[in-house]
Amino acid sequence: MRIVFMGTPDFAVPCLDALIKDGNEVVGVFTQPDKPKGRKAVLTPPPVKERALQDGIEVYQPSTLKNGEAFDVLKELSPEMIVVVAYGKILPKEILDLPPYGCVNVHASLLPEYRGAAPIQQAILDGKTLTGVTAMYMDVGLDTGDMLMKTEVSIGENETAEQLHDRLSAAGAELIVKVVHEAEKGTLVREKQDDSKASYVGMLTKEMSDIDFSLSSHQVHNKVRGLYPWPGASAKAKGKRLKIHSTRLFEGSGTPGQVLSLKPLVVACGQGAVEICEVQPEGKKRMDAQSFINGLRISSPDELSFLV
RNA sequence: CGCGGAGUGGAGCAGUUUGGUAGCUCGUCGGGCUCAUAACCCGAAGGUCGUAGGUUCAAGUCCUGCCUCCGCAA
Repeated sequence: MRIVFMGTPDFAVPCLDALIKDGNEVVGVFTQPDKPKGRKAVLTPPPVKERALQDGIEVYQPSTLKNGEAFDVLKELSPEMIVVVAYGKILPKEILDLPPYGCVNVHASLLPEYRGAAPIQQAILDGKTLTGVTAMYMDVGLDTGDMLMKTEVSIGENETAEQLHDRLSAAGAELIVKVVHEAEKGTLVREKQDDSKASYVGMLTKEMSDIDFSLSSHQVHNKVRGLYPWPGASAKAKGKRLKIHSTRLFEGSGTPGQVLSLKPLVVACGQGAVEICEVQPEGKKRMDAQSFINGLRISSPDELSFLV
């Protein structure tokens, strides 16, 4: 299949990789422009660009698709199908209608649930035990097109968004290859999304990092693993912000935010308690909770507490 | 020049203000106690104090340059 691939972050890389290795003719890759990254604001190319360049595939990084230039480029490339995975831009209708096999998108949820920007994290935040990836034809709406194939993926009790992200990404890669094969055979079946069951998730922000210990231990735990590694969950203790990288559900109860024990480090929630396993104080590297306690020079749980 | 924190045995920290014997909580190793232990007791090893230079009788501590790590903001 003659394909143009559109994608940007790590999530999209396995899909591109799989399409290439499957022997498809990837004639061009669209990705977001290089962006400043990190403290030093170094201009960094998106992961998809780096992968594309490995195989010498032509890379296009338009700031917009709406002015017709992108359309002209695509017309020239004349792909049979456009595959879009976490590209981060809306495709205008003229582009959607261009390739004979259509524009296919891989989305990291079981649609119609979790349309939008952060489906992986939201599934964990909601305490779901099952999610997946969905391949669909794109239409003008946001993740509203007709579905083609799905792969279900279970979510582990302590699984982080990062781990789930990687597994969904791999599942998406297998899925898109299958979809291309089916498309070539003409055996794809489209299924309409049930809009009444649809839900949308917005982008993650730093504001959601604060942990509210008055919530249940499950909700706290879900927030920690669902927002890992970005934007991360954090609490306040000793007047300073403390990132909390990982937790485990733990037996115990007390007033929310109260430290129940130092070894292991257990904090009471509105219902139940969580063990805090890995933390990162402001200006410090990440460390296990025991190291954090060692450096505090305290011996009693009463000398430490978390703001709710 | 966006704001800020930090580099001290293997880990996390104190000590720097007021220069003068390398400290704390752990870990590791050896021994003891115990039915047993991640618990407790005794003992030991392990540190060019990020790096280069400067001041000084004397620098982890004071001065200057450099490197590295991290939080916030983008």
